[in-house]
Amino acid sequence: MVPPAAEPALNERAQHLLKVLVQRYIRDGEPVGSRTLARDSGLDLSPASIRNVLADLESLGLIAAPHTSAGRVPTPKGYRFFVDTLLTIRPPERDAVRRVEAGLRDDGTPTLALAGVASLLLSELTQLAGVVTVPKREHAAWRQIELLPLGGPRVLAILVFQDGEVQNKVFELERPLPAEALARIAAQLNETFAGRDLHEIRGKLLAEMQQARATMNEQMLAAIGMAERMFVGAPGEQVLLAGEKHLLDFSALGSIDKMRRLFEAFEQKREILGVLDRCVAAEGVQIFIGEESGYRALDECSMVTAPYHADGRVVGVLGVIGPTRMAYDRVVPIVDLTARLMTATLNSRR
Amino acid sequence: MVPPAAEPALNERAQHLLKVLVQRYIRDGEPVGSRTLARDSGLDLSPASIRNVLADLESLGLIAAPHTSAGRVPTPKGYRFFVDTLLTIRPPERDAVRRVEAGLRDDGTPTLALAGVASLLLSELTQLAGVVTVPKREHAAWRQIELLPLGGPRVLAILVFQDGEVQNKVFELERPLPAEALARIAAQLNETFAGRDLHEIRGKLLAEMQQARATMNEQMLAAIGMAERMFVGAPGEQVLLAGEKHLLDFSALGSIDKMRRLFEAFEQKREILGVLDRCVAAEGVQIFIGEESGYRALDECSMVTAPYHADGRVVGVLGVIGPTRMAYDRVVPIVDLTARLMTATLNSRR
DNA sequence: CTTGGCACTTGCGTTTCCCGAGTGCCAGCC
DNA sequence: GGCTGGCACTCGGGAAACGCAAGTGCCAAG
Repeated sequence: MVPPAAEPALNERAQHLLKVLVQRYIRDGEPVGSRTLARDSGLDLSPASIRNVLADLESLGLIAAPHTSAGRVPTPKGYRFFVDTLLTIRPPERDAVRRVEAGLRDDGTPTLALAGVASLLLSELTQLAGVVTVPKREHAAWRQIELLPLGGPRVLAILVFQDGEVQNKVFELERPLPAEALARIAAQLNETFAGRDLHEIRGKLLAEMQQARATMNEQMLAAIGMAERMFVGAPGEQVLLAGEKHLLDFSALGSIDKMRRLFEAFEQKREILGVLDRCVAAEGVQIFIGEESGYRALDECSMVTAPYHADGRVVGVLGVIGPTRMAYDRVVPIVDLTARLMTATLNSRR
Repeated sequence: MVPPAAEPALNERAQHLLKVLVQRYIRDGEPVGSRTLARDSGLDLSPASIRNVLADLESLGLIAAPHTSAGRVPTPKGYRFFVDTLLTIRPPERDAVRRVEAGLRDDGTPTLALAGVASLLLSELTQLAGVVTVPKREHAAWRQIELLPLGGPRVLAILVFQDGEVQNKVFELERPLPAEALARIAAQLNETFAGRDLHEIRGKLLAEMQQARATMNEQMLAAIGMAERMFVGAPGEQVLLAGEKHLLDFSALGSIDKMRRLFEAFEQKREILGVLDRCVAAEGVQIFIGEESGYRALDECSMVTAPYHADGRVVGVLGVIGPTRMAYDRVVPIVDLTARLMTATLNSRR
């Protein structure tokens, strides 16, 4: 999943104990002591021996004791080691597979709505907060444009993309144009730019503008002017969220104030977007633990994410946000599966 | 705001004390005792006299004591009396007016987005959760329809309403139709139905179906078939929410569990819609207090709502949800203002 | 290297105690 | 008759005291 980094040398036994400890802590949420570990590790060692190992793990910074006489708890570094080299993921449950397949089947649902479904699925299946970035439309190929007069100087532009996604935009002209003129302009735009992506078009427009405007016919000029208005304020990348309520479960343990920060981060979505953007480049499932995100609000949270593709290009990222002690072995395959099926559905539309 | 109901006879003094008590409790959130009231009511009475009055108010069920030796707290009935006959609302703050005006200015924003802005405004100005029902499209007059082929049997239908709202729907045909055929069908639909509302159209379609199908030309048949698909699954009434995070503030006082129920209600939105539907008929600002909503989840909440109009018909309801002890005198005018401006903007589009 | 033993630490739940705020009622006063 | 001060009473909640259970580190012996 992630290339094995240069990790501190840990013998078999220490690794195994760390693994059991993390699993226990994830399951119960309570510090794990040597006694428990002696009983459940299957190693047939006395608590005292375990304590020695735990002392080593602690000095390596992989675990910590909340206070003198409590068990040990994994540190972020400990989680990191756990997910990087100790984690054994199980295949996703039958039921989960079925539900994701049903939800993400290609039935003409627009991409935006599809992303919404994905975020809901993630949230429900993992009982965490689901999060999906909506693809930027800038690199999506454009199939067709329609321009409709809306009474007065108002015009409705309808952009249809190759994948069936539709965007509308209403704007005003200086002077009203009759429907036929609009139709002509639309035809011209279609002819000139169909099949290109918005990014490309913007460049091309600029180039044409550079050329002497005089050489262009009026219609072309009108078309360009219109196209410009159409593109400004096109909704950029955004984040869809679902199931924030699941965060209530574990945040209740922490302070109300921490929870408030979290909810604010969810409302702003910018910080989250920042984290997500960083894993666009990566292949497959990525895991962010605690402060690794660099944002205070996500301090005691982990994110499990995976990019999804369309036309061989990464167009978005999806995943979940939850407490650091989430059940990674269950969550990782679900995120992976969702990303795969999302990719499949988007590509089936060519 | 609300017709003065037949209220229990309360002399001037009792009313005044109740008013001060409710205001105090709204401000501080703590039970109010006779001593405080004696000091701040401006009545120049001793605590003992106040206690007598309070005892009366309690026996009328307007206030209650959380326990023997705490001050008094308004009951839902007390709040009801307060908002019905004691509440003095102040005009909305200058700043609030400015912001609502700026946010709801008619600049071609689609109705849905406008509703979103309204809910955000409500949430920010009141520091409560904002809520806006999105108008059903069934009664909106339909201006124009476009049909575009999307490759294969897929068709994109674009419905444009009189107010500039646009809806898209993708569906599949049994067999692909060429663009020209689609255009002809669209033209036919436009000619037959433009200016009617969806409700009307559905009725008309049924009527035509009743007539001998044989007498219709093939094109008309195709048009009807298409129209049917277009209308199924049209998004019904929905609720937009913003600022749920503000609920964290006061729910923190109650149990975490109560808060969870609240958030679930917010996610489901159905219960809230139920309450909102009930005040469609009413004129002006309405206030729901506590259990009056009939829904457990909204137990300790109040809703302040007001309907907004388009074309002289109520098309939606907006308002806020917050703790029963919200600052009604500040909230009511804000909700009122927002509803008025929303109405104004929708009507400016004719 | 492992283990049992042991003294020590510490959070947490219980119990106890005390205090302050507020009440209801009563008798006296205007 | 209504208002007031006085007084005994009741709670809730915070502080202190206490014991308990869990867990640790260290050491000496196997």
